[in-house]
Amino acid sequence: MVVPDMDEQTIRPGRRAPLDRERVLRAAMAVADGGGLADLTIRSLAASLGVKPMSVYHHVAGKDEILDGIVDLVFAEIDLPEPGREWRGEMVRRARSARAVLVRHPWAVALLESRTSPGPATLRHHDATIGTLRAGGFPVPLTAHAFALLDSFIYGFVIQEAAQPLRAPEETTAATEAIMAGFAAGEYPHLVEMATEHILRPGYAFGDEFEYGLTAVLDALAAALAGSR
Amino acid sequence: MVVPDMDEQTIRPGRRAPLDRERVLRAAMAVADGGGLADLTIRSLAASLGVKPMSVYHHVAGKDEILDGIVDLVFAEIDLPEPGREWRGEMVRRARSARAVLVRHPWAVALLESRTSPGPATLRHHDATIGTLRAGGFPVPLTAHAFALLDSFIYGFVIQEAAQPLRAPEETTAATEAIMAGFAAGEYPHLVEMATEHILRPGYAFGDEFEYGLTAVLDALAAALAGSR
DNA sequence: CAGGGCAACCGTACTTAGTACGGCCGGAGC
DNA sequence: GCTCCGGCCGTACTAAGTACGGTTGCCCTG
Repeated sequence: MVVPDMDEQTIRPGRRAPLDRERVLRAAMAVADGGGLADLTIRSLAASLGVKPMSVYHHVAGKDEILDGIVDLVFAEIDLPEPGREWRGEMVRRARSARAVLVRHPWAVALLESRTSPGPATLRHHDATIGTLRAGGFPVPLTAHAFALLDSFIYGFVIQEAAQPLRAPEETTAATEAIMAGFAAGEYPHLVEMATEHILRPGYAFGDEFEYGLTAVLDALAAALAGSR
Repeated sequence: MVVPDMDEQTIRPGRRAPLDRERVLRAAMAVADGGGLADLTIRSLAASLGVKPMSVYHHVAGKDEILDGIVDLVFAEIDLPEPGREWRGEMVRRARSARAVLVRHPWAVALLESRTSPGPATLRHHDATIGTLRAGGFPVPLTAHAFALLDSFIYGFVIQEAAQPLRAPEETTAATEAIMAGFAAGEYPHLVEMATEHILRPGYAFGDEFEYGLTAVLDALAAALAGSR
């Protein structure tokens, strides 16, 4: 029975709204958006909530649950396709939205791979996507193909976008220069050609490849759908 | 000046081959293969080399360099396409090889996103791929499209394969059952249809979607190539 | 209005990582 | 033999996740 020593701010701070799982996850997302996944620690999260580390554990079971949770929050941001509306347009809208969301939360892609327990928003998203394809006339097996192909393209594209060593003009310099140095030796001739004649030209943006790929994929699916009738 | 206290095994162990960067990276890969990225720590790595933690630092600058290094080792395992040979066959070979390698080293996909300084094997791989497309008659811009599309598909597919919550028969159970429980409520009707009528049927393997998607992508590129002539 | 119960929050401390810093040691050359 | 050096390691500091056991204010209940 220690003497309480009741000191400052035990009662002081003017009634902060109590935490809950929702607020914890939103704060976690904000921290990750601000400084990347590496900056998201229980301690930094607690600090951003104006609370001590262990308090967080009253609302989530552990860091893994936080990671699962914010992945689901990310999926919740992606536009849902609507079954019944023209499938191709819905898939384009969904794909663009997904890319935009994943670019906005670049840490999410890394988590996609490691999380195997989808949350409700994720399931709802998948359900709507599958439903839209089915309503658009896709037989079940072709729907599975389409779903796998579209998501592969979307996720893979975002990964590459996030890892791009050769970016647009400015920021590129640092890494690019270093790489280009090794190029001088004459190894990687095709890479050099591609870089100098295309990628490093003003006006080129890797992101533009998204629409090209998306169109190609959707064309392939449309053809498959037509052939399945 | 502490009394040396020279104890056991200071001189004992019969001349172990000295470490070098190569051996360190190979050991790191082996550790990651065995227990995942989380198991790869400087300490576990040192232990697997029969050495103390700080010794590792004489051969690599830090953990980041190790991560960059093993990603490059992974790329080195992927079959190189050969410029001059028929492009489509080479792309199929490359894609299958890449998928096999990434499935063999599942941790690599997570690293793809975070590493932005490609190593020599990675550059060589990209160079060969671009070279094969160019030699196959692809104009520079179309080569960029093809490269982005193919790699997006490959990486994205592997991500999904790694994260599959709904897998084949056995292991599925745990996660699947839990999810299916929530399904009973009648939410996610399309997901239920897809699962029960297709994915959970014997004979279905998500991995099979790879060939479908690859064919679709290559068909689209072949058509684009034909159209560019 | 006193007392009890509970949910929210926190103090402390243990464990595991990465890694800075400064040795020690045994073989190569003088 | 002596010196130098490269490879290796002992020690220790910092950061992070989290177990455990309080403490406290608020809301009932009587």
